[in-house]
Amino acid sequence: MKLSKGFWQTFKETPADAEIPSHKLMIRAGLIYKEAAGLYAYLPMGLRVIHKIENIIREEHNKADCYELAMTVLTPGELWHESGRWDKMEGQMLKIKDRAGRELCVSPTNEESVVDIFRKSINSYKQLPVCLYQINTKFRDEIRPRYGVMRSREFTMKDAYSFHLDKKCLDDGYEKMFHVYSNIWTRMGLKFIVVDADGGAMAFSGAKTQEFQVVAEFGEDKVMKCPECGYAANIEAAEGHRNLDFNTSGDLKLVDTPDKKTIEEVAGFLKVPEHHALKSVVYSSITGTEEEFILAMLLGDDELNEIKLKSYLGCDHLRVATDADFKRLDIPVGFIGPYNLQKGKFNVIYDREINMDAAYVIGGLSKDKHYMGFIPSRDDKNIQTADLRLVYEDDRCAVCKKGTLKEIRGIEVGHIFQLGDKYTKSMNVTVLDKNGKTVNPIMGCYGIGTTRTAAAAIEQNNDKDGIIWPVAIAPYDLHFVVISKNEEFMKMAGEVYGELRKAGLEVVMDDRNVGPGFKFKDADLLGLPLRLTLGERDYSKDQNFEIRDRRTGEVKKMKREKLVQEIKSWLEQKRAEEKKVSKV
RNA sequence: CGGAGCGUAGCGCAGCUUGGUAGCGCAUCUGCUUUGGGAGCAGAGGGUCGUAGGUUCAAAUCCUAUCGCUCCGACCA
Repeated sequence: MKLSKGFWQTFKETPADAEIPSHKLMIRAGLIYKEAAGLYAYLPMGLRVIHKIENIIREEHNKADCYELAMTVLTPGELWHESGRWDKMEGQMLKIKDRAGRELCVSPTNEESVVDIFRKSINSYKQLPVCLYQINTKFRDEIRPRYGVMRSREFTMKDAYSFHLDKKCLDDGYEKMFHVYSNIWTRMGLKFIVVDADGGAMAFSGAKTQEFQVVAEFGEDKVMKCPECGYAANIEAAEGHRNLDFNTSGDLKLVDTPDKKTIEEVAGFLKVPEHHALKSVVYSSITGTEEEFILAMLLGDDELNEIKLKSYLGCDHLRVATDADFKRLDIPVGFIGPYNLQKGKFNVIYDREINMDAAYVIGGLSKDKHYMGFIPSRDDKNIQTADLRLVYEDDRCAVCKKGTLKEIRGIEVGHIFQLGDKYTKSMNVTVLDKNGKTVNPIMGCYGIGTTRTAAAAIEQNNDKDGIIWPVAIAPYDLHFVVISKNEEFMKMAGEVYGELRKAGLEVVMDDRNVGPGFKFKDADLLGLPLRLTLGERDYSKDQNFEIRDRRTGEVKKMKREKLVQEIKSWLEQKRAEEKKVSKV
């Protein structure tokens, strides 16, 4: 592209609504244009990046015998009713009606569609396993879109779906996709970490699922990693333990705690450490039309991990109890506790970090009263425990029990799931096995945020001057800056541009009639891997061109004849180095 | 949806408190000069001050409603 004629506009000033580096830089470097909240257009320069990412994804999937297809973006409501997700995805899904009043949705994901295609096409175990994928636009009516294309409402995603006869086959397929995914971000030169995750609305709880997180300071996700054994998990799913002292004796007695409601106040007033008190958190869990109140018990200074609670309960929705709920239940806020709690009113669950044989301070169930010396194993007949707490940095690793967890921030660019028979059962998909018996095949599903990957790449590769693209996904290979007004000289530059392109290099040539500083600033902002400079002043001295590495600042001077070869080998070398960054 | 804030030229902002000619920087266009880190001079174009009501002789400014945008929480690739 010659900039004098190309469609590319940069901005000197940071847009007011951008918060994180990738968003600012994508706008400033003219890669995207904001249409509305969470809706971005990809401008020509930005779209090239998306295409490069998509092509890498395509190549790696094709290599692993996955087959690309294109499903529709608008999908019929009846499919979603069939799987039961029409209501479950409420809020996230954009629903519309056509002129005949038929329900449709703008697909947020495509399990239903792919299952529908599969069941009409495959009938025998002989045709399994099979993996289908597509790269297309998804729409999710995000509650709060933010950070530019990082969390937008419309975005492109690669989604793959595999079908298997049995668990062993699913395990193999999942393993294969794990490697496909690892290869993808390794090729892009991005530093990533694979972590255990929570399945969310996608799968049954407890199914195997992992996220691929690109490591970034401004990542939305927190990830916990054990440096000793390598255990890594999203904080939503992470398990850890604390090292605490306990008080194992004490009589149960009711004490006055006037106006002391929070754990901090109560523990301070009674002069006990906060972890010698139990925090009672009330939630309402909703499944279908059924509602149940949950009393979650935690160590006083722990926090509830709602995601763990939700997947433990397996409910559709979970919400914090409101003042109206407390009124209805007739219990005083701030003084709730499990002792003598009216049966049937609550499902009481103790966090497993609580020592059942230790004495704790708990709410007294009446205003300004707390119990001291509550020992769960002695004072509660019906104990149910689960892992409910949010882990903290420096918790002891739950796997090796030796290391302490360290927090890393990341951007979730990929997620792989074992779905099991969730959709094949609800949508009545069957194949015949070896014995001619009808069975439900089982599924895996695998997603990659392609547009988000572009943003993540920038988060990980930028400096004060702009973006530093990894070679594999840079919109072009080379930024060719020409500094001259001399017509003869410009003609030679044009010839060089032709030679480079003929050799297969992707070149942006800055032949605009603006100052050299302006061109250099734009080149740094866009951040192509190499910059080639041809200036009348320097060239007239020694007939040399200058190549500069955007990342390292390294400069080489050379004659015209050597350009193509030098640039190609430099790019190859960079590509190889960037691949080494990969997994942490 | 809950809490906070912002809507004035393509972008970044001032003006609003105390009502009285709509401004600055960047960008854009023209001319001349200029070419190794966002050039200089001279000139030009571009705004129903988000929208709709109201108060007033007079509203960007005060009041009401509404729409949009951003930030903090729950959702997720």
